[in-house]
Amino acid sequence: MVVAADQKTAGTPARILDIAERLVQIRGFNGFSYADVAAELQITTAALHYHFTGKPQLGLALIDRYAVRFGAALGDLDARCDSAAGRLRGYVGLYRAVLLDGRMCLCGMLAAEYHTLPGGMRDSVLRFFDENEQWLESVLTQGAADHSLRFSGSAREAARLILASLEGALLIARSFEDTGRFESAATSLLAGLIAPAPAD
Amino acid sequence: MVVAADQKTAGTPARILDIAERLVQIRGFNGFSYADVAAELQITTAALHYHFTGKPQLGLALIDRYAVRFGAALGDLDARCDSAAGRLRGYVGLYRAVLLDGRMCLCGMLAAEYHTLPGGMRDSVLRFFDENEQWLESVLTQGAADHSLRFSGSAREAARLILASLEGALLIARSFEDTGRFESAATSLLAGLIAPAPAD
DNA sequence: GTCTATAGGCAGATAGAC
DNA sequence: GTCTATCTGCCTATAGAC
Repeated sequence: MVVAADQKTAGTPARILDIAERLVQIRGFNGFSYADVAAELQITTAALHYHFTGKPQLGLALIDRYAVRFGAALGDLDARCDSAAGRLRGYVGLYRAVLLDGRMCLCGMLAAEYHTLPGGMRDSVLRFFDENEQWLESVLTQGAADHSLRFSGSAREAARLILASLEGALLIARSFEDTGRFESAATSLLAGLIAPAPAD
Repeated sequence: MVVAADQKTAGTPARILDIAERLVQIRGFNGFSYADVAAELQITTAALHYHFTGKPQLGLALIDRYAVRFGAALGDLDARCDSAAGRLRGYVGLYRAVLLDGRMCLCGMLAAEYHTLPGGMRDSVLRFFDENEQWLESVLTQGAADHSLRFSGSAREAARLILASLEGALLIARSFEDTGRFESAATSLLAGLIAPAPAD
């Protein structure tokens, strides 16, 4: 999700995080090793341990950076979109970008592996979902006010549906390598939420 | 998902599958080992290899059995529900049962690990999702005809939203150990699909 | 900061006895 | 069918030189 990482001018810790992030999003936290990252960076695993004491610490740094980057993207949407409907479309776009990169949402992936994760990582994963839900809830509340969105039930319920739909659509569409499956779900989701004509 | 497994009268292969299935649904295919299954069954890993040559073969057997059981549950819904809306509610109930057991959908879990899976398992995972999508599409088409369901866009698009929503809701709610998050998403989903008053 | 070398553990898997 | 014994490989991690 979110703005591109991978700048070749970054320092070693950032490059480690870039590589590890991609590996986790594609193979999972239990599906990559220090050796994988080291090989790609062309250093040894011992050097990796200098920057990140252990895999749990690396994992924690991964989520923290991802959450910050994601929060910034949500801030951008707040600033750049005029309507709640526009923000929601932008939010869907964040997930689309992840899929086009052949990845799963970092925290969606970690949610699958939740019960094998170090304790510290678990808390950070939950916090990520909570922050998303809260942002969506506020967008939905705005949308009800500016009449760009409509939904039955509470804003919180609708927020949870949006979050679940996009994580699930990413999960499935990525396996099929079929962006069409993502677009179908997203279209259907937005069709039920975005008001027909007036505002946008 | 689906009807309970775990009958203590079953033969060794079935008991292996029961234990492995639960472990995969909770910890993932890369998060459990032959040793875990062997310990729980109180046999050795060598005995396990007698019944299932290797982990890929065990994984394949796991998905196949799961898909058969799931297909039977869908057949039950077809037989026991009078309306498309009823079938859809029953479908949501299949996912709810998985969550109440503290598990993830087997194939949803494997979808997260997709890119680390043996080739044969991948195909079976995709087939599972295809079968679900097709069943949902036919239910939605029935629902449009008997007026128990309403949706904008095609039945296929709506089917993909339903599948993605429920897999995603399961993924997230299970991490929080909060059935409320699942119910919120499910309620919001069904509210948008089930027609107000008449049929059911 | 990065290296070589190595420890210690656990993984999946096999041979051969019973 | 299940066992003991064992192999090979990969994993995370550390000590100590440069």
